Amino acid sequence: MIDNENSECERIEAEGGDYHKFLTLDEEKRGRIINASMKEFLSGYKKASTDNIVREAAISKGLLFHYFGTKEKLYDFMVRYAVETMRKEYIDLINVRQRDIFDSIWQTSLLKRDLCMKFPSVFDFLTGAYVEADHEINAGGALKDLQSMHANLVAEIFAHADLSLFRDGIDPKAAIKIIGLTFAGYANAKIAETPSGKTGETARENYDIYLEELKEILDTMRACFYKQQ
Amino acid sequence: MIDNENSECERIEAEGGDYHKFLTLDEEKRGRIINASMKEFLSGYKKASTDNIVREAAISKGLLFHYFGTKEKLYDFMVRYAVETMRKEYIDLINVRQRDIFDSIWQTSLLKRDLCMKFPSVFDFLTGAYVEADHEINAGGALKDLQSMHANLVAEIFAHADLSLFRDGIDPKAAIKIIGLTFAGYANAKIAETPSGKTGETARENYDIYLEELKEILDTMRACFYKQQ
DNA sequence: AATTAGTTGACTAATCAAGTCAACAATTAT
DNA sequence: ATAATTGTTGACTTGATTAGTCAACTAATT
Repeated sequence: MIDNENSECERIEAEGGDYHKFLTLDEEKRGRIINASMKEFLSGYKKASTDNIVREAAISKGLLFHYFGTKEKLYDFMVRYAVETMRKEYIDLINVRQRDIFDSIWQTSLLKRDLCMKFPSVFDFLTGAYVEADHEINAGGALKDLQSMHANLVAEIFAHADLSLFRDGIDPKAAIKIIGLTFAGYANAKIAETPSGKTGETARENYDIYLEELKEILDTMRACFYKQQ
Repeated sequence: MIDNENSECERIEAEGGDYHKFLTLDEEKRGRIINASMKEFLSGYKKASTDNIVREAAISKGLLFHYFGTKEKLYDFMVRYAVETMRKEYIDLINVRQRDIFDSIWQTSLLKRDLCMKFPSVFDFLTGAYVEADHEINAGGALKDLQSMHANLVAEIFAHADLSLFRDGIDPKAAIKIIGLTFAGYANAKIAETPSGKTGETARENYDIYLEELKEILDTMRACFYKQQ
């Protein structure tokens, strides 16, 4: 736990920013600030208001600037933190050595749920950070790192996938495209649908309903795409 | 053409707002203002800035307020106009009496493309307008009307779909769910991907590349879900 | 009791918001 | 050609909001 915390600090504080004060905060408060910030930064750096962030996080204005100094550093931290969290709690945990790609998808969905329980806005925040062009914070290239990690992940999953499981009539490549589309779309749509404020028990229940629906879809697709034996 | 214009005015101006000055504008300028407004209102009524709108539309501040009076009326108009446009140029044009639901999807995709060429932000603007809760403009219930029209449309398409085309092993209802997910996800993702500024020839070409990709997916799915003969 | 660390929110100076208006430009009517 | 009307501008006003500060308060530590 302590070790974990330290390595996280090192990665995020690598160049310039000193986020030590913030990182040694108790988890609950830290989480509140992270969630509030990511939620507010969803529609761009410029449009985000630090007043909204402190209101949502239920802390004082001074404290936010005590931790981060400037709005830019706050955003920089959020990018780094989101990328680092994605890596540690999502990408690194995925077992790419699976023959059935539906198993891979199911697994990633579970991890996605767990991550969204902690930080409801990570995914949207990061996709927002990609498209943003009106500011020049590059957060030490963290976004590009994540992008290549993700590309690598997808490639590995597909490399390990057993294509002989597919029906003889259909092109596995085309099928995989469809499968990817369906689940990416589904996961995003449904996860975005849940009110991002909640992190309690009700949110968990909501996600689990979605996951059951997802499992159904998964089974149907298996029946459609795989040859029956 | 004149008749068309008039009926449009009637529907939109129904209660209160006088948008005559704006509606009798030449199409090019009107389109610029509509696109700029919808784009700016994407991330909410409050966060939208009239200064950004006039800059994007390349008109003066005074002119915008000459046409619409207030920001609220501008937003009200945009909601009404977007809904009316969706009805006239999308929902009403869809032929629901088709037996192959892939044909229905293909058809809606073509219409969607045409609509997005004219108003790149209609779909996103309207979905944004749904979730917005921080203002109380209901635009004469136009949004609810659209919602029910859309629900009705989907229901009719599914009612006319020939379920006997599906493979014997799989549940048509579950399959339709997947099909809907895939295409809704695909269309939105890809259409959103195109830079919404462009409305020229390049944008058209981009869309058509997507449509070809879509056609491939469509054929693959037909092969997967329908029984072969 | 004294020192330190954590936390507050009223405050500032600058910017940005919606909305106005006197003045200019382009049409149309006389 | 002139007058009257309509279309259009952008500098301006007033008030809200912005990022960021700081003296003062509380809680923990020495």
